[in-house]
Amino acid sequence: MGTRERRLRELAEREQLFLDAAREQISGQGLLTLQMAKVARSCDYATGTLYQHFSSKEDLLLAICADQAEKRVATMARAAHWDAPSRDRMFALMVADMLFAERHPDHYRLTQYVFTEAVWGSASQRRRDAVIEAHRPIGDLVSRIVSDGIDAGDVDSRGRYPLELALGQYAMTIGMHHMVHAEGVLDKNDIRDPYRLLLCHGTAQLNGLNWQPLLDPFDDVALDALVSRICSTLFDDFRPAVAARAAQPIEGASQ
Amino acid sequence: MGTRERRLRELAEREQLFLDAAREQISGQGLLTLQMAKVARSCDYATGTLYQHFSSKEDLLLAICADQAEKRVATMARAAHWDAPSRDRMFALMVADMLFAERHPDHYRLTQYVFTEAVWGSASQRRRDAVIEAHRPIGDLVSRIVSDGIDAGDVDSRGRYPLELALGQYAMTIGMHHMVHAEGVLDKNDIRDPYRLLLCHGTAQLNGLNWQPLLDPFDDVALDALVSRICSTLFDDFRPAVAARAAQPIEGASQ
DNA sequence: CTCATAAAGTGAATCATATTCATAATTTAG
DNA sequence: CTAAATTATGAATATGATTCACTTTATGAG
Repeated sequence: MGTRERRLRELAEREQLFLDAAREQISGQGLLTLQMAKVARSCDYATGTLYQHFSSKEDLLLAICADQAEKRVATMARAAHWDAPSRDRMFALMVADMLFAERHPDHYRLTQYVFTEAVWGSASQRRRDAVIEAHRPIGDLVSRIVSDGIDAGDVDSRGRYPLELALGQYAMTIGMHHMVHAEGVLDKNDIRDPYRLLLCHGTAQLNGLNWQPLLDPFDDVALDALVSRICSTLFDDFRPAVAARAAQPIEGASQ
Repeated sequence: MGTRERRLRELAEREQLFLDAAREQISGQGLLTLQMAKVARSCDYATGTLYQHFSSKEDLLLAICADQAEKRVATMARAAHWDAPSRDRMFALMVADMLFAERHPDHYRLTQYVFTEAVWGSASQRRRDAVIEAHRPIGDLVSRIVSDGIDAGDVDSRGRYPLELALGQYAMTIGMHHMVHAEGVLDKNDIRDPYRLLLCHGTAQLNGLNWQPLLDPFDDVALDALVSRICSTLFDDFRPAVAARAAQPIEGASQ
């Protein structure tokens, strides 16, 4: 008999019921005023029942986060356009993600909040893993696009690598803020600010530029000197490096 | 006698004392566990005294936010490099901001949190204004760089506008996430997601591209169709538009 | 059909904290 | 020195998360 299956389905349904109710309450009132009792009551359940599904408020927030991330990923995956010119692939994802944001503005607020809090929080490892897993496909999409590299046609007649692509990837990577947070912050429970992660994970390494030396801590005086140096030399250092990379055959290009 | 002045200074000192203590507690324990009583006690004051300076926990968070923003702004202003080539100006700010993030990782977590919550919150208008004011110089820096436009030398021999700059501005604008939040979300108390704001405020308008029509809500089917359309036509539409703009004399260029 | 057991549900009680307020201590001005 | 103003206090109150001893419901064997 399918008793076990039915049970599991009912469990998932009840859980979804709570998730939707909580999300609705957040949309209307904000995160600060989200009350566990209200969520339970709006589903015609007692407080205790809610706690049988989610061990804490934080747990509930993480669950909403993972739930929403799945929808976001689906939207982006649909828009991936692998057969488009290479420079458009990245843009397609960016636009799709932007449009998703239009329709689900709460997702971003919530994700920001949860990622911020979960670093110190006490949510179960199971929930953390769920959030990370739900976001991973976004990272995979971006990684694939970036590692696919540049079509031969994108190098101009003088053989120069189009810097526009590098900068576009940079923009894309920053747009992937939340994904990076999920993998970098939640996963390793290692607090590193978004900029560092973005640079390390998304842009610098992928473009063959090693920014690592710039990322060590230093004092105010050194900061000024370093910024000066970077500003005067960055582009000159940058162009040859990417040009050299572009001149080599790139595995997986124009899939 | 300077009694009034001394009073004000002492008030500011006490306030700073609380701010530092709170920030320290946040760094160690996280935002969720920030306790008003602990902050007060760690400064050898009673709870009630803390409430004479900050009307609520949210108020305290906003105050920390504004305090930190001032330091961030100072770092960026120092790095503005107005005499550098136009394409490097933007980059200088980005790098400076990144380096600031390295040294003050808590600032970003806190800012994110506060911006997220303050939308619905009940903090005093005075505190909101303080946060907005503290961030405004960042907006001014970026605006100036963007509106200064492109040096004549940045248009290539065929008169094409370098798309790299447009994309770079895009990246920069996304990097200015928090500034946009402060002005757009807190100020107008109008919740619009970061992507929309970024596009409207930073990129699209400034580059003479009108994305507005893309930003209305629509359903899933339309999403797919739209993304398709955008991906296939965006770059073709984009290039002529910016080329036309670049062909015109630009006020304030190359200062 | 009936009972034993397990699973799901309950909500009053507990606990942790933000916030308030009546009162006390301190400072200032005359 | 004294009244008024300012600042500080911390016990009392309020809110809302979380727990738990108990009730109700569902399941499955005999």
